[in-house]
Amino acid sequence: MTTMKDIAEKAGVSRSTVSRVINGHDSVKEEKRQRILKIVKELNFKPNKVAQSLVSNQSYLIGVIAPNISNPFYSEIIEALEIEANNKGYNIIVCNSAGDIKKEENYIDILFGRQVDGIVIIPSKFKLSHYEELKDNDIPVVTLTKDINKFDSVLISHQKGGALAAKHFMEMGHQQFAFIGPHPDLEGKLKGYEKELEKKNISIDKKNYIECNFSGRSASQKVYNAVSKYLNDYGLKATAYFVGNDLGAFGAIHAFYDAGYKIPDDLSIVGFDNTFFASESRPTLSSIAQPIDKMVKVTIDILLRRLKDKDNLNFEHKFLEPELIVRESSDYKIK
Amino acid sequence: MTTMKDIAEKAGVSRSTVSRVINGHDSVKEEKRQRILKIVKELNFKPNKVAQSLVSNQSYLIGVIAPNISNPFYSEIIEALEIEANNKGYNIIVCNSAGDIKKEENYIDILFGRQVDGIVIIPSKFKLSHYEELKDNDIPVVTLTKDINKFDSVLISHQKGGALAAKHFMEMGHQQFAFIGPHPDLEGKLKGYEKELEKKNISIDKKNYIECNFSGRSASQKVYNAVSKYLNDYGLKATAYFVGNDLGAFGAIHAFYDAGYKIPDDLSIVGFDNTFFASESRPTLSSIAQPIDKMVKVTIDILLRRLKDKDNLNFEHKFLEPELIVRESSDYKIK
DNA sequence: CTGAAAGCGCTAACAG
DNA sequence: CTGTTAGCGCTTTCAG
Repeated sequence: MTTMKDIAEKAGVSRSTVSRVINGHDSVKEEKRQRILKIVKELNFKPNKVAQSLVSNQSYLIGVIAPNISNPFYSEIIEALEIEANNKGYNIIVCNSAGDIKKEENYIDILFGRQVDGIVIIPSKFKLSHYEELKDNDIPVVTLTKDINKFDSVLISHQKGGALAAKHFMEMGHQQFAFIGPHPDLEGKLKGYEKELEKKNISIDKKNYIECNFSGRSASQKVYNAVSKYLNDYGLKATAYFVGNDLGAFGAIHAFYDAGYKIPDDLSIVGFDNTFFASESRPTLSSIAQPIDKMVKVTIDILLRRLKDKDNLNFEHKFLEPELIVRESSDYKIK
Repeated sequence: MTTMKDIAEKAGVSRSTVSRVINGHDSVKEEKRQRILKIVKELNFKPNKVAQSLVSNQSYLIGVIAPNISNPFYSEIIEALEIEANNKGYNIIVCNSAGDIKKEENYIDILFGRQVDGIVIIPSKFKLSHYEELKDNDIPVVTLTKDINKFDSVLISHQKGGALAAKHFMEMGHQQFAFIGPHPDLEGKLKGYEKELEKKNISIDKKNYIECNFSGRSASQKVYNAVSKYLNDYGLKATAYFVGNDLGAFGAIHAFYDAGYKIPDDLSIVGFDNTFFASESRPTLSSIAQPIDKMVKVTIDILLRRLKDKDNLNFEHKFLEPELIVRESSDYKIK
């Protein structure tokens, strides 16, 4: 491996001078600068970032911890994070927590050890366990998509998302409403949905809370089973179904179809996250969109700002606006 | 930040001794070992991996370059890579090349500079440009999903994939065959498809080569347009449609439906890659599966093996077996 | 069993 | 404008 020493020797200068040229410091005679640059190119020299990090105490590395890289919602976030980080001169280390808090903690440790400049974590749960106490470290951590008290957080208002779904359904003339998702939904999607309905004095019939855990890759299958059971037990007791995420919504769509119902003629569905398959499925899926690019920009922004201002303890809790994207699955006006 | 020096001072020993304990070297008196371990825990000390890398010349970092992180096929690969790498004590730096060769090169440079122990690249094109010459570096590079001469490569036989599709269609009684995808398909999917048909003296009618570029996120839309145009120009001239990837297949499904055709009653479709949405779409999509977990295991295996045996110049070109997964979109026997 | 010393590749004062 | 020096945090001989 070519090092600065090699360059220095070949050019007959000191390592400092090479360093100056590499880092674009001004004070180097043009003649020398050219000579050095030429040799750098010849020997295909790339400064050793590890050594640079050690001395500068900056790794230009951001750790990203997500529950599940292959989930389209998360992979879109990771893609956006990579692009944004790269724009600012950073690379990202991606870690898959598999929704396991122990793994999250373990990765946080690893990333601290690697001296990353910051960590973006998409938490699986509503806490980061003992890390909430352990804020004496000087590596900034921002939580994405969930609000955690003692960290900077960037997310949408899930309540507003739920409200958007309710409003949309009511505008389309629906009378019976259902919710499919984990229950109680701590995140507020359900709460927002219910509150909006309450404004018109509508409440959700008990049967129409279709409880169903979304964790893991098999979310769709779980929803399929839950909805099939629901239809079997009660029949179709609502016309408006709000599902906690898109993947679950696809499972629901399958279950309704297989039971012989038509979408959106017999019932409407709205999902959550607006993953890119929402526009690829048949019928295309209405969904509450999270502004991923904006969220990611804000996240990186906060992270880099905190690097410059380590001991500011006022955590930011940025709430962005969700947006309803209407597609075929709910595009049906009830007369 | 707590360093070994802090631990050493507090324990009244030298840094070497702390190092020995941290790295589990035997020769340390049990009493001291315990004392040190206790302090390590108290001060929440994590050895600085950057410093370790610098001295050991091992970063335990693997660079991963993919065209498009959010594409489900790639994100599944990345997830598998992360898990496998993690099992072996490595972390991964993920880079998004956006299918741009210049960016690929740039990332390779960056990753070299970061002293990653190896690079896994899912190439966008069939070459890595000037890197083919530049093999004097000692960082192993393996190419995944594409075969590139001067690198270790891991991939399936695309020809066999194409043949599987053809065989399946013929078994289901089809007589007219079509191919949708980039043309000429250098990767061999089309070639394998054609060759298998030829065995039964079947050739593909010119009209039924629906040429269509798959690059970028809008693959589905592009296929939709191409197929719509095809139907408009010629009508349905085949009953068996083999599409170069799943995303494209979804676009085709939409186009056929919108033109009033039923799947699989009027025509059958087989996609490629078996991304997890193949089982979520409606109809569910038959697809040629790439054995991602196996591919990833082999990839990491080769990479780590090469670390121990740097100057072996016999590149491995591992071809794994594709597998046909039959689902609704082609589950229709023609009488 | 343990400490001292040298050094990984680079940067940053400090002289000159 | 440029070289010398010290040092980032850690590991690894080499003595003892």
